[in-house]
Amino acid sequence: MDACTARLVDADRVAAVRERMPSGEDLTDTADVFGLLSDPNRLGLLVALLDGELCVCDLAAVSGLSESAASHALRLLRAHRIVSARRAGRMTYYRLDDPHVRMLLDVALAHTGHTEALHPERGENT
Amino acid sequence: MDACTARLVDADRVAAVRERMPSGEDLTDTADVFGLLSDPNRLGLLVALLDGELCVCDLAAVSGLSESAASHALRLLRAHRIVSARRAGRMTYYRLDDPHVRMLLDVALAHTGHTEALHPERGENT
DNA sequence: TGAACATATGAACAGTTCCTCAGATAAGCA
DNA sequence: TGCTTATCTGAGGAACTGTTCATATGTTCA
Repeated sequence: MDACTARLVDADRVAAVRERMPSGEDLTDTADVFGLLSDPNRLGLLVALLDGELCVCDLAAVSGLSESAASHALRLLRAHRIVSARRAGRMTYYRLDDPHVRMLLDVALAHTGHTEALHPERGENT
Repeated sequence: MDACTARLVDADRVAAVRERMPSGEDLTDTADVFGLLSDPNRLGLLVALLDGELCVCDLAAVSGLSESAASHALRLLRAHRIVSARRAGRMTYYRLDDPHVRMLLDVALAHTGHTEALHPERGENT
C-alpha cells in the first residue's frame, strides 16, 4: 500500500494537486451520481423523463424494461432524489427532479454520435 | 416481460418520447462513459489529471491507491481513450485526453458541495 | 365487498467490478 | 551483464449490481 508513498517524482505538482483535490467524500458523492447514470436502463428512464413526467407503465414501455425492473430502478433514483414521484389514482408519475443531473445528461447526450473515439472496439457505424 | 407492452397510458407521449430517444447503442455508450466515472478512485485519478500529466507513481500517491491499483485503473481508462500515456524512460506519464469527459468532470465538480440534496442519508455537513 | 389493475417490494441468483498478491516486462546504470 | 526501479499484467476472491419471480400494497369500479 505504501510502496510509493515516499517515491514522488514531482513533489511540487503532487502537493499542488493535493491542494485542489475535492475531499474523499465529495469524490464519493460525485462518483455515486455517475454510478446512477451508468446503467443503460436507468439512463434510458432518465432520458425519457427529460420531457416531463411519465407513469411507470409508460416508462417501462419506452425503455423496454419489465414493470418490476423499472420500478426497482425508479426506486433507486428516487432514493437519491434524482426523480420524484406523484401519485394519481393507481398510477405513479415520475419526473426528473434534479437540475444537476439534467445538466449532466444534456452534456452527455450532446455528444452522442461523437463518441466513437471513446469506443475504438466498435466501428461498424459509418 | 410484456405485461405492460400493450398497456400504454399516454400513447402519444410514449410515441413522441420513443422518437427522440437515443439508440440503444448510444445509450450503452453513454452509460459506459458514466460507468468509467463512477468509481471514486478512478474519478480521483481523472480529477488529478485535470491540471496536466502525471506519472503513475504520483497519481497513486495523490489518489491514495496502490501503484498496482492505479495501473489497473489507468489501463482501463486508456483502453477507452479517456487518458493517453507517454513513456519517458522508465516512467509513464498519463494525461486526460478526452474533452468530452473533461466537460463532464467540470460540470460535476462545479456542483460538489451543492449535492447534499442528492444524498439525504448524510447530513452532518452544515 | 371483491375482482381487476398499477405499482412496490423482498429474496435469490448470475454477472460484473475492483482490489491485492505475485510475478513479468522494460529501462537505466554500475 | 546483472541489479534496481517503474510500470504492467494475470489470477483469484470479496463485494456489489441488476434482473427475475413471487407476493404485497393500495386504488378503482361493479
